[in-house]
Amino acid sequence: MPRKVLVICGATASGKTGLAVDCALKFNTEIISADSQLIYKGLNIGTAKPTAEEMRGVKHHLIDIVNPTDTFSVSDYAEKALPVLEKLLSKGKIPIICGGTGFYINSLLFEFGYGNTAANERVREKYAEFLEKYGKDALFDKLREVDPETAEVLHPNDTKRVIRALEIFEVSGKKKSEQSDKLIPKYDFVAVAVDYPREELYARINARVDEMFKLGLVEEVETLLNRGIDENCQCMQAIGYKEVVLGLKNGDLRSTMSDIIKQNTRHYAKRQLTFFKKTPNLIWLEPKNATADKIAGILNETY
RNA sequence: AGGGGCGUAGCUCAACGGUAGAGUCGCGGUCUCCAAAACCGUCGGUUGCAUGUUCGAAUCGUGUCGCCCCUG
Repeated sequence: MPRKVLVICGATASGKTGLAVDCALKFNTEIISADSQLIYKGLNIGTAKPTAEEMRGVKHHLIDIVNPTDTFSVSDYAEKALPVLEKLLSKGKIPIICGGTGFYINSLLFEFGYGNTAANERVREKYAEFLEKYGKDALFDKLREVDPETAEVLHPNDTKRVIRALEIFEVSGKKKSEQSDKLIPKYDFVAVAVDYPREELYARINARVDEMFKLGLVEEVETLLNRGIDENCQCMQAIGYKEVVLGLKNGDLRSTMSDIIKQNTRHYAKRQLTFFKKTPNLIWLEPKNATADKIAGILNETY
C-alpha cells in the first residue's frame, strides 16, 4: 500500500502557504510545517507565520511548539513531526509537508543516520573551547587524526561541522564517514516547488519585507527583547530579527534595516533553491501551474 | 571668481614611480542533530579624460571635465 505524502517546498516568499492550504482543503488533510522558525511562539511577523485567516481552518502542525528561549534542532523536529505524519497516513490521509527548511523536510522523507549519535553538549563545549584556545587548524588536525575521510570533505573553516564530526567519533566511537549519506525514501512522496523567475522572486521578497515593517516587525522584536529574551537566542538569529536587534542598537533607520533584511532574505532564498535542487524528483511548477488542481493531477498520474 | 581637496571594481576604500589589491555586492556551490544557521568558490577595473616627463605613471607636471570644502 503506497504511503503517499505531498511536499510543498521552495524558496521563501514563493507562495507555499497558500498553495498548501488550497491542497489541504481539496484533499481533506492537514499540514505539517517544515520550518525552523515557525516553531517559535511569539515570532510571527518576521517569520511570515500563517495567520488563523490564512490557515482557513486547516490544521497546521509543528507551529508554535517551543518558546523563544528554547533550542531546537532537526532531530527534535523529526521526533515531533514523524508521529504526526504517521498518524495522518494511518487515517488514510495524504499528509502535506510544507516549508522552506529543506533539512527538516529531508529528515522526514528519508532514512537518516543522525539518530545514531545524539548531540552532546559537554563534548561540543569541550571542542569549542579547544577551538578558542588553539584555533581552527589545530581543531581540524584532530579530525584528520580520527576521521581523515570526513576531514577530506570538510573545510577547516567549517568549524561547526568539524566539531560535529569529532563529536560523533567521541560519543559513538564511529566515524562520521561510516554513516550513509544516501537519501533513501521512506514514503511515496511527491514534491513540488513554485519556480519563480529570480527577479520576480526577489520582488516578492522585497514586497513581503516591506509588509513586515508595516505589520510591526520592529515592535515585535522590541516586545521579545522587553520580555527578556536574549538577543543571542537561537530564534533571534532568524532573518528579520537579528537585523532589527542590531539596527535598534545602532539607532539605524528602518529603511536601513529593511534593506539588510531584504538582502539576507535573497541570500537565503538562493541557498534554499540550491538545496532543493538536490531533492529527488522535485517538480518545479511554473507559478501559473501552482494550483491544487494541477497538484491533484500530478498525484493521480504518479500513483 | 580665488585658494584647497578629491576622482581607482556596482559600492566603500588600498596600492615607497615598477604593467592595480581588499571588503562588500552580484553569481555559483556545500550541507545527515544550531540549517532563516554554518561554510566554500567565482566574476569584476583601458585607475574621470587628454597630454607631458620617465626605461617604466594610479602615483610626478600641465591642461580639461566633474564633485566637495574654505574665502569673498
